[in-house]
Amino acid sequence: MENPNTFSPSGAKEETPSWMLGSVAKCIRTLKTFTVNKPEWTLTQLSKELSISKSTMVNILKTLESFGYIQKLPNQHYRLGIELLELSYHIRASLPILHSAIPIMEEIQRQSGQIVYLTIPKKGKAFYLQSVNPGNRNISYSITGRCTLMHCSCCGKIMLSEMAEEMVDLIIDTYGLPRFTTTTITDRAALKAELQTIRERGYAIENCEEFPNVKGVAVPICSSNRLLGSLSLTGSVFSMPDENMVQYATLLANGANLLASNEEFFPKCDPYP
Amino acid sequence: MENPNTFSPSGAKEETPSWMLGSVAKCIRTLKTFTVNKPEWTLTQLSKELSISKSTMVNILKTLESFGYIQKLPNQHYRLGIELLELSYHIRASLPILHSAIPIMEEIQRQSGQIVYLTIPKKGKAFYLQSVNPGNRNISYSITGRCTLMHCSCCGKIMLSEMAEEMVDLIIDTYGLPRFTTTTITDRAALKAELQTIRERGYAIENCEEFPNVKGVAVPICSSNRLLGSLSLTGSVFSMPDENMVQYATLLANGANLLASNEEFFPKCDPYP
DNA sequence: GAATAAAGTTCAATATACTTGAACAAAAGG
DNA sequence: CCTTTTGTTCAAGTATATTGAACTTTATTC
Repeated sequence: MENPNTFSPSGAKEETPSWMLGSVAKCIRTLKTFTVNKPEWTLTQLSKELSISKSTMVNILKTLESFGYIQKLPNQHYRLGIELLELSYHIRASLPILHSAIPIMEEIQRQSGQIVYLTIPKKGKAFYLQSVNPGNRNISYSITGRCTLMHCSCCGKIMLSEMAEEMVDLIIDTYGLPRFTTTTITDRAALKAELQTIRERGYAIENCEEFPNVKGVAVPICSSNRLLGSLSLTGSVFSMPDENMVQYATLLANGANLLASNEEFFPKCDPYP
Repeated sequence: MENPNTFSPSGAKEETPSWMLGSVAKCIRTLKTFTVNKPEWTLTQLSKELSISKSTMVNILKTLESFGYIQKLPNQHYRLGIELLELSYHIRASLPILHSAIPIMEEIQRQSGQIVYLTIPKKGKAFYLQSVNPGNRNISYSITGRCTLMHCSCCGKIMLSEMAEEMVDLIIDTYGLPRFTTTTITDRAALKAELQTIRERGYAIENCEEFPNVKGVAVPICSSNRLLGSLSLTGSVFSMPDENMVQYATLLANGANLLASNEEFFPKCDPYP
């Protein structure tokens, strides 16, 4: 995404580039409005939320519906359509990093007995690419595509620990430090101290900071000083005594080392907000 | 999707409706061009494939890239971008039918020991909504969003067996009966005879017709004579002797019965081509 | 390594496709 | 039943997407 517009006056305020297709942008903004927390919207709600006139909104919704990207329920509410799932299948099945990562993750899973995750930094959050679950537990919901805040997860904290301080500050300024459990770090100074500890130790520990009773360990995946992502594992507090942590971290670090040579296979996206 | 255009002359040939946003349609056609079989495209390839001028194609790609729906590789090739995964996560996590289906599928999984699938008919193909895998095997790749032909899979054949004959013919005319293994049914009359057998038996059997050494059983999910989808399970030939089939079918039928009352939770899409 | 071909990028002009508000229809709510 | 809210339609005008030609970069050939 080179220079937006060559003729923009020096200090101009964010002129939309000439190649930007406005109606497409509106459609994508519309799709992104549907989330886990609010999966159903009415025409008027969407129109107000996105500041798009109702007549335009109808065109957007009808177009997206005709392609199956949105479905209209009998009660006039809209939802995301399953055609998007087909699209996502084609990405997942063709994501080159997974072919390298999954066997490595499965081996770590076997040796640790815990759930193993591959995450990358995306817009200042930790983005889950893949999980490998223990055989003895049926975990049918897939985590791929989930995005979590960095301050409360081991995969996120290890990424923060590899970033420049100004970027850490930018991320905190953008998302804040919301509390999820009693152990969530909600203080900027405390978080920075934690990051220093992590740097010295070489791995990050999550102590029920996002979900109660869930502990975790994470290591960074770095290639020539560039942060590519993180390998991590989580489990219940009962299955993860502190004396196991070093062993887990070593397992993960070996895997991360193998993955670090696959820089070109990692999907590209903005790591910072 | 009501009447396309009120002013279209009587016998007019497929006039594009007035609400259709052309540039959005082009973007979606572009996204759909990226598949498992051909996940990377260059500008010129896309331009030729979709009959869109190169200059327009650049605008489409730059717009999609700016939203992370497409990524440009260093070698000037394009791929689907991971932002689509985030979108798909929000659909999956909010698909109401999964909340009802997964517990039922997990129970069938436990009792059968095989892999259990929930599929729905979509455009004359079988669309995989969810799988539940056995605990003793690590199957990390998710099947959600995969779409398979009906004539070679148990879930597809059970759906065909519930359709009107003219629809079966339409589907065969649209996709043909391509061969995948030595046992794939590639003859129209033979397929129709098989469908009759399935109707009398109440469940469909897949005998290594799509993949070698993979057998399967499927039952329909029907509510008030409307076909909603299918519950099925598959396993290796060694783990699925013929004498188990009736037991599997009974397990599945019980589950399908429970799901049939959830008609309103099934995602809506065109079952026929 | 020069020459040639192919692929990718940019731009200004043009036409068309998108947006808009107002007017209407259909539900929802009191 | 009336009022209010929400959804739908339409014609008009303008902003926006498309186009081809000119240009730059990358790849291929000899």
